[in-house]
Amino acid sequence: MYVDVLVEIKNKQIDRTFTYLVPLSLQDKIKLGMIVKVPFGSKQVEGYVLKITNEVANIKVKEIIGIKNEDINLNQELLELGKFLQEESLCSLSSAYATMLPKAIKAKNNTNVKKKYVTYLVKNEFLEKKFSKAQIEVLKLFVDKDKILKKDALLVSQSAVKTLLNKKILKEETKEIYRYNFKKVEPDEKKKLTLEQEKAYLKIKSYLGSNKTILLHGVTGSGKTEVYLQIIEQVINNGQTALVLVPEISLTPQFVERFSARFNKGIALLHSGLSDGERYDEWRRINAGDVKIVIGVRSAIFAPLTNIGIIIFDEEHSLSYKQENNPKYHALAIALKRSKTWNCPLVLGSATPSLNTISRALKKVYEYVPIIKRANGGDLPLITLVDMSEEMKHNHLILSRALESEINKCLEKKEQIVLLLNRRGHSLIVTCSNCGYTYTCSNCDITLTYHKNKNQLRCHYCGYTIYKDKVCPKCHEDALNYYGLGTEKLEEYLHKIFPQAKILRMDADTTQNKGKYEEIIDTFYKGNYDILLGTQMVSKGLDFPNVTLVGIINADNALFMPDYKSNENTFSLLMQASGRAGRAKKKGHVIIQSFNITHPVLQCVKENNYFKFFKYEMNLRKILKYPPYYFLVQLKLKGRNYEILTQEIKKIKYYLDEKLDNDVIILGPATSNPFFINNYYQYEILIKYKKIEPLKTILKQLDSLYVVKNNVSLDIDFFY
DNA sequence: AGCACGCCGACT
DNA sequence: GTCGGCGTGCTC
Repeated sequence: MYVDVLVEIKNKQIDRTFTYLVPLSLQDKIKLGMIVKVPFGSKQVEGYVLKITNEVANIKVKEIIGIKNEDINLNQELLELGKFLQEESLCSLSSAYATMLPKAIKAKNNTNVKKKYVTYLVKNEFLEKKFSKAQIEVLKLFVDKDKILKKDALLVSQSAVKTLLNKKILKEETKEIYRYNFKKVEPDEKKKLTLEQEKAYLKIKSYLGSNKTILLHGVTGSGKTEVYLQIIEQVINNGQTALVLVPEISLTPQFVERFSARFNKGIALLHSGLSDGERYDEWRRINAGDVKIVIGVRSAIFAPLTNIGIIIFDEEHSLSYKQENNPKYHALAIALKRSKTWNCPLVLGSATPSLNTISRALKKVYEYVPIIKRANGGDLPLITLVDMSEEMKHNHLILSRALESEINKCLEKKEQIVLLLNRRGHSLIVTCSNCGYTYTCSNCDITLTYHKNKNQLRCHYCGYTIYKDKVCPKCHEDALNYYGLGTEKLEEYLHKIFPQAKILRMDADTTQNKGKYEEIIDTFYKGNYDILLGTQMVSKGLDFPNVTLVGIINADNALFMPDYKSNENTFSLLMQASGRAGRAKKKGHVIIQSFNITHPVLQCVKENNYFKFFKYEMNLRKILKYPPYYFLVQLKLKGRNYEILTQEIKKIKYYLDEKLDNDVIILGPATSNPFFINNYYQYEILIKYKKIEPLKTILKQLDSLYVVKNNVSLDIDFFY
């Protein structure tokens, strides 16, 4: 018996299987998808069994050393899914499997995660006899149960437990326990659906058992979650399972509690806050078929769930579904594949669907299901645009007069306020007014952001951090000046002008520790604070009934990002943030500050008009040949040697020009922005195309070519 | 990724 | 004459 093993070595050159002989002792244990230890060259490595065969290999082969874990093997679907991911993102097969699996499961991991056990005591049959006082106390624990936790009994009397075990009156029973448990919550009653929700529910229900993709387009507060809950209930009643994807940011206790309250057991959670051990347990619970519902972030799309009856993609437009490091995949592509595999519907939910999704829905590729009213009948918030160039004349540089006075009113009425500023840190530039020195990163060609609480200057690209000097490091004058506004400076400013207010800041800096994010949301929810300020984090999916005012401090940050999607992202960010205001009965108010209040995107937000925005933006995309009219793929070439890199990028451009037809648009090469990152120079080429072939084949060729060249590296990124 | 092999310069 | 620089190529 032979097996083909994909050895886990991070190198595209050995991204293939090697044949090994299975020793007799392992022949009845070995299964497809298991992880085995094999000799490779002069050392031992781990790898995945991708094929089992009895054909005699015509090459010299070595023997397998052992099986890593006899209980764990990737099922056929996951093995295939890995190949699909490899093909989708042009990554190596071993990095595909590495991405799909939790750290403690995949080959070549260095974690020390073990199963966790708990010991119970069980009573044996025994004849009446005399017991000591301590023994009776121990036996009393069994009064209304047939087994008890050993550690509870030990608390009563260690020696009595020992004696009872010796006399075989009690016996031990050891069981594995899973590390992650839900908080116990009160059961939640099904809510009565509104007419629109009911219609949406029935529509989705009618597609159960088929692989239709459905866009559930519901305004913020339209009660999409209730529709999900009820359709999942239906799916579970049919004996199937549900896979629910959410952005990290909306995987809040609030959201999860609704699920656990409704379904009690059989839910697995997969998110970045889990420890390796917790993730290991959750994965094995799912793999063992003990789980009916998986709720998780991007990578949960690879959960080993079987018999899937529905896949739900909440906040479909969220950028978090695209992985930005290798393999660069979009969870939606995987979801579409799994929806086909299981012949189950895929529901995409959003208040502001991405242009790709909405245009597919309008072309009837996806089924379109709208909900246009808020579930509780509440009105949408009033949205005001404030012209900051006007405010500057009155010396209001950070908060406009309107926002300031509204905050004061809110504070008086004891209502809560959410403020969004899309920049973390304190000041964006620190520069010397005497000699003009500006702090810049030594690895990249960008300026450093000042973080006041730690007196540090940090590079946003490579993480380079230095402490700020008291005086200018170049001319030694006490003339350092701080420009630009970050969340930290905003917090400082708010404390100054609203000294009576309790203020909470939430950004990447204040949420670094595990559980901190939940904690901030929880304390704000309980009403212990008046103002929550933060980056994007404060805008998504949160439900604070007492928030009646939302302020966007600078809408222009998002609007002028160098990204073809910046309009789309701004629109959805602002709409989402606006949706935070007035979720309960109280009317909400949103104030958006900008230097460009006549910008069409802001006007559409003000009018709360998704389709007006859609028309405006689609027209631009058509003219500029961007998605959804064209697909995009970006090639990045980076290297330490400027001359070699410049030569190579020219060669690539030439190669593409030669091989590709003229219905494909090749832009560049252009220098990346920044050009110098983390001690590497970087060039980009952007390709706009309509048909993936023959482009994909050509890119594969290029990719394999640059695997061998180690002085430059090529990175291929399919945009969505 | 590692590690061996192998072909050229600098040296005890 | 030998030590060791790291370019190239292989690993079932």
